[in-house]
Amino acid sequence: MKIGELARMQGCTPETIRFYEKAGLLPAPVRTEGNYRHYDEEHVQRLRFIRNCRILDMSHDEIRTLLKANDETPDDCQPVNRSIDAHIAHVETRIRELTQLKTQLTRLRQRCTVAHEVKNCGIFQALQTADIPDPHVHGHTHL
Amino acid sequence: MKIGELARMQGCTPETIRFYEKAGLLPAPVRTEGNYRHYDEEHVQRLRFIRNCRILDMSHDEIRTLLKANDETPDDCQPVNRSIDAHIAHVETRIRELTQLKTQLTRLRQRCTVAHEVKNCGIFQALQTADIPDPHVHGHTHL
DNA sequence: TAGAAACCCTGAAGTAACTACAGAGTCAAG
DNA sequence: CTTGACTCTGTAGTTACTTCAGGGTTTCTA
Repeated sequence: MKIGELARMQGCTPETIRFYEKAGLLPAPVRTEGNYRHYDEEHVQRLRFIRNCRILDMSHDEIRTLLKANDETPDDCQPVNRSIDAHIAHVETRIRELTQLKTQLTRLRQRCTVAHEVKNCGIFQALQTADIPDPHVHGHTHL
Repeated sequence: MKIGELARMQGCTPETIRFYEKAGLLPAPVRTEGNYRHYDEEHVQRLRFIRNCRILDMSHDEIRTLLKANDETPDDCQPVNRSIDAHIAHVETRIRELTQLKTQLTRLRQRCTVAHEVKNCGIFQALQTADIPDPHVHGHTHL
């Protein structure tokens, strides 16, 4: 099948598929006489795998790890488990961060409940002081 | 003060400050004879405001909205409130998305609890099927 | 069978919010 | 007067794509 059909099947665009190829996630398919990419069932499977991982918010690095485990150590699924566990940990961390954040924002929001001048607004005053604690580390979770 | 001192005060790097200037968040300061940026108390305040907003995970666009409200309609803090409310909604949406995600990942993880061959691993099998529902829309929250 | 619409190709640039250089100039201390 | 710490500009890299320009190919229709 051609790239457009494959894209429609998996709910993405041809551009995304070409991008996965360049990123080394999807192997380059054979070309037709007119230089069109021609995909078979294996590509469909692989792309579905990748899209499922992306739906689960895994990074390309994480996906590469999974695919590598499949290709290189097909007799041991422990690396897969470790990868998934790590990803769950990322998600949990990010949820904690955002929950903290929401608490802070809600507290901030309560400093102003009526319309008045900006310079007297508790929100602005709070944002200009130095005592807003940084709840998260950023950069550890890719989410 | 020079850029390095300002950076240390606010817990960021000179590069970040120069970046904020280019992004139009921080006004360009006067220069010394040797072309060094020279900052005063107003810049300290403005940068602190920006850093606080970033700690609260606001986007540059959101911050620009807040600063504009301050500069252009200083007699009405309603736009500020609306902006903060919208941001809280973003955070809530992302928390819901990630919570959904965690449920799916945990369910996936339970399909494999012992070491064995990858090709028989329930995780891999699940990732290769088409029935993983997409829980989130992505692109609405910038988080 | 010709022409148009729909599809495909490559490569480059844009997105967000920075970080990390490279290569050069400035300033303070010893 | 030299060393080291600091600063300057401009460019490229990060993630996971999307968008665009400027082509070629295939397929449908008149």
